[in-house]
Parts: sequence; C-alpha cells; structure tokens
Amino acid sequence: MQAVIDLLRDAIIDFSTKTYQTAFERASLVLERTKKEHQGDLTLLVFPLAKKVGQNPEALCQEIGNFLLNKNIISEFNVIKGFLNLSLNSETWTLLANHIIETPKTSNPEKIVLEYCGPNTNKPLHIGHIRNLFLGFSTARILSMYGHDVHKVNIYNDRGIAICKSMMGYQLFGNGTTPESTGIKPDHFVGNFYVKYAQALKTETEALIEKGMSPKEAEKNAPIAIANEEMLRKWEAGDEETVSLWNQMNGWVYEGLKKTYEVLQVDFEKEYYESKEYLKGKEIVSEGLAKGVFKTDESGAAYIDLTEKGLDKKIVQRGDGTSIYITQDLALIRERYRDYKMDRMIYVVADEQNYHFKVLNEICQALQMDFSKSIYHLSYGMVTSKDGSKFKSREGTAADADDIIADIIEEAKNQTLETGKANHFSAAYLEDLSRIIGLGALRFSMLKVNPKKNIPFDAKENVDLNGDTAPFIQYSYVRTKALLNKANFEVPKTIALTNNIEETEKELLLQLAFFGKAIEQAALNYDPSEIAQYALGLAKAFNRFYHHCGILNIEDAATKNQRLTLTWFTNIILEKSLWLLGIEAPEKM
RNA sequence: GACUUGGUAGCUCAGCUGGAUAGAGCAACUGCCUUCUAAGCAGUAGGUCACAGGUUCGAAUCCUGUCCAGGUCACCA
Repeated sequence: MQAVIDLLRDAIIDFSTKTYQTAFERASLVLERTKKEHQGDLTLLVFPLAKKVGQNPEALCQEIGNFLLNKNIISEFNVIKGFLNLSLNSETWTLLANHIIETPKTSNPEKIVLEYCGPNTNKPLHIGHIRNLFLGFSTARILSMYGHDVHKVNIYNDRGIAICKSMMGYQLFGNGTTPESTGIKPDHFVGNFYVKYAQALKTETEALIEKGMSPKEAEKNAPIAIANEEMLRKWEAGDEETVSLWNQMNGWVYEGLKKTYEVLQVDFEKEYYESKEYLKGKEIVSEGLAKGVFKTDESGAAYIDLTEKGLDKKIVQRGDGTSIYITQDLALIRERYRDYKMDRMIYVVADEQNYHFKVLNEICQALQMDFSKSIYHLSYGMVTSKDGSKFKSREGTAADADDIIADIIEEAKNQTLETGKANHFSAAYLEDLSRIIGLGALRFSMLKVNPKKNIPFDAKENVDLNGDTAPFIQYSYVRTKALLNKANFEVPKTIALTNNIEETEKELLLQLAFFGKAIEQAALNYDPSEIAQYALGLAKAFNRFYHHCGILNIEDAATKNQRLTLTWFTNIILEKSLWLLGIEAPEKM
C-alpha cells in the first residue's frame, strides 16, 4: 500500500509545486478507501488543500484529477463536493499487488520487556487471567513483527497474607490429602483450600458479629485470621515447617499453572518471584532517603509526597521497616533492567491498577532511574459478569479458566459434529480441530474488543462460533488453502494483473494492501483488536470475492491465475493475522 | 467527594489523530448447496451516536457542562 500512497503523494506534491508554487505537506495528503456507494478506489480529501492554496475545492479536485490522469496513475476520477475519488489504472494495481506481502517495520527498534499474567500462587487462573494472557501474548507478537526485540516475563505473587490463606485452609482441612491422592488438578487442589479458608472465616466472623462486634473488627479477630497472621510471621521468620508447606503448595500451583499455559500456548522467557524480590525494596528506600526523594514520618515510615503531581502521599516502607507492594515493584523493575537493559518495560495489568502504575512511574522519575521514561502500563478492562459486577474468586469457580477452556472446546466439537463434515476426519483430528476452533474462538472473543473496554462474560452462554469470530476467519483460511492445493498453485516471481479487475477483486486487493497499516496501528497503540478487526474484514472480502467471482472454474488462464494469486495473498495474510493473535490455523474444517 | 475510563441498532462491538447518506456480527424475517467446503453468500428490518451547549465549510469524533455505569483514591497485593 505504501508504494501506491507514495506514488500518489509524490505526484500530488509535484502538481502543487508546479501549479501553485507550494509543496503540500505529505501528511496533509490523506488517502482513504472510497466508500462503496461511490465510484473509485481511493479518495483524496481536498478541503484542507483547497484552503491552503485558496482555491475552490471542486476546481482543485478537477485539476489534481486531470494531473494524475495525465501522469498515467489513474484510469478515471470523479468529484463530489471536496472529495476526489480516484480509480487506479491497471499499472497502479499491479504496483500495489507487487508490494502486498511486505510489512512495515519500526524505524526505531527497541528492546522490550513485557510482563503479563502475574498470578497469585494460592488459586488457579480465572477469566481475567485469560484476557491478560491473550492480550500480552498477542501484543508481544505484534511488537515483534513490527521490528522490536520482545522478551516476555511473568511475575508470581507467591508470598504474603493471601498465600497463607490457602496454606492455613490446607493445614486445618487438608487431612494430609494431596493432588495425587484426590486426583484434582494441583492448582485447583490448592485453590479449594483458599475457598475453605474464606468460608471458615465467614462463619467465624458472623459468630463474632452476633456477639456484638463490628464487622471489621470481627474479621480481624476471627481465630482463623489471627492464626493466619501468625503463619505469615512464621514464614517471614523462615520457620522451617511453614516454609516447607509453602514450598509444597506453591509447587502444586506451578505444576497446575504450567498445564494451563501449555493448553493456551503462552510462554515466558523468564519468571520472577515476589518472594525473591520483596526484601530488595530496602535498598531502594535507603537510596531514595539519601537522595531526599523519600522522607520519613513520625512513625518511621518512609513516604514520597506526590501531591504536586496531582497524586497523594505514598508510603514506600512501613514503620516497622517492612516493604510494601510498590517498593517491591521498584526493586523488580531495577532487577529487570539489570537483566535486560530494556528500552521499554510493558506491564500488562488490569485497569484497577492504573493508580499504582502512575505512582510507580512518578517514583522512578523522581529517583531518576535509568529506565524511568520506559514504563508503559498496558491497561485493560475487567471481564465482568453480565450484570457488570466483578467476579470474586474466593466465592468459587464461576469464572475458572480451565473450566471455560474445556467448555468451549466441547462446544466446538459439538458444532463440528453438527455440520456433518466430521465424517471425513479421524477421531484424533476431530479432537485437534475442536481444540483449535474452541481456543481460537475464546481468544478472538477477548482480543477483538478494544483493551480499554470491559468484557461482559457469562460462562453459561456459549462463546460464539459463527459470525465475527475466529472460526469464520479460520474457515476462510482453510478455503484459501484448499483452493491453492487443488490448483497446484505455484508462487509467481512477479505479479501481473489483467486489465479487467472485478469489483470484489479490487475490494480484496485494497483490504490486503491495508495489512501493513493494521500492524502499524496495532503496534503503536498496543492493541491487538486492530488486527482482529482487520482479519475479519479480510475474511469477509475474500468470501465475497469467492462467491462472486469463481476461481478454479474460470477458463481464461490469465484471469484464473490472477484470482489464484489473490487467494494466495489472502492465505498468507490471514495466516500472519492469526499468528499475531496467537490463533492456530487448521488444515481443514 | 476527587481522579480516571466507558456510554453508538434489542444484545455484543467497529468507526473516535474532524470529512460524503454512521457500519459489522448476534437475535428476527427472505432467498442461495446436481458447479471451487453453506462454520459461507445475497437481501429485509432495526439509530434522538446518553443529554445540552460550543469550536468549523463540516462533529459520533475536538472543547465545556450535566446524567448514567465501571475502576481507583491503604503502612492490601
């Protein structure tokens, strides 16, 4: 596409210097796809140009149109108000076709560390993690195709009061059972005791409230909560028994999480653990105090005053000298900088932590850390239940990741059987195809929406498999593949187009040509939905072309070859699009 | 209360760095499989772009205010 845009822009600038002795700015020459109710392929917006040279827009359209006609770039043009609609001639179409497979690269490649997932080690993953994993994984691929050097990392929140809860639950109700002895997936096994803890706490709290205690006090004074605090103290003191229980239970969780990662096909180059980082916050605090960036209050707690930045005072270390979340993150980013010397650190974390990352950013800048300008919080909206409320993991498994994955694969299998085509598939292929379609549909449903938006989700309703979905794109891809195989298509060295190109062929060519722009937009905005929306548009354009034109049954060799070439383009670009989204492309379906 | 992000068809979303008569999918209704895979294609119907002002040749898009919804404002993570 860029080649054609450049050609047109060069010519129009040439025109403006010759006719008006002014060179239009390149960026002011906006070329869009012509709306389908009008004649033409690309449309130039002439209003701003007309203003610049003091000419009437319609007259200027005529002048530019004739100039491009004489330059032999377009075959015809029409003018409506200040819109100049251009129809490309076959030479220009050929130029466009010859550059379709190229994708743009950033002129400023960066080393990027991208953190995603960030699970707690006391329970299995839920639907929110699914969105996070898909978003992070796809963004990493997009940035890497755009020319950046991307390193995916994970952080385990593997210590603290929340982790102790499942340990406490196990200690009280576990009776020495194990994932092996019960046959339960190990992360779910641990999560069950987190729920048991929450239930016990609730019962005890209610009993205390009945005795007249305030709800807040009751929650603090429940025996199980007191025991839990004690367990955390023991862990921090390195108590052997506690640490060994912690190791055992975390080990189970890692084992379970790893299985889920494998199913979802996400990976991490390096995994960081909060338990290994949290003590390093102290160094940062003492440095900050030495620089005068941090101050101490009467209780001995260290804080930073960000009121001038429109934020609040933020404590960075407790009065008792222990560090808190934000300080751990400071230590962690420095650790990562030592590991990677990255130009950019991207955090894929839900928007409920927007404030946290603002503060983190400000503190890094105040401390003048090397990486202080490199932080980017890729913030995304919540996956909510249909009534708009948050899912609560301690209240059970309404949005459990593994359950959701199993359900959608099952649903994909049922629908595949319904089509009747499964007769042609082996049992093993049917399983594989169901997995590819089900996971693709789930992935797509999360990625096609702008990251900022909340996604309403109901596990009881099936994820769509028809319409604007991954299976639609996968199906289109399979179609291209089948056609190319049947025709024994060989990749041509140069692309030549015939003189009569059908309307649906032109639409397809233009859609193909805009792939580069989709990558660029997706990379610049950290937004996989740009790719998802693009891929839908391409699959639609291809299907329209397929139904209107015919391909294998065309007699004229040149026309048939042209259409096979378009099919081949579509095949390649759909494959790349799916890859960017992390969605597999099946062989047949 | 302050800050922040959303509000577009019955539902889920595109469009938002200003441009033509606001687009898809789902749901509803109609057609198209003896011809390349019908998980598809073609069509009908469905809109005060939350509301009110402003900026301009032109506003769903930018600015201001209001309303509604989510999120945050811990010595929790």
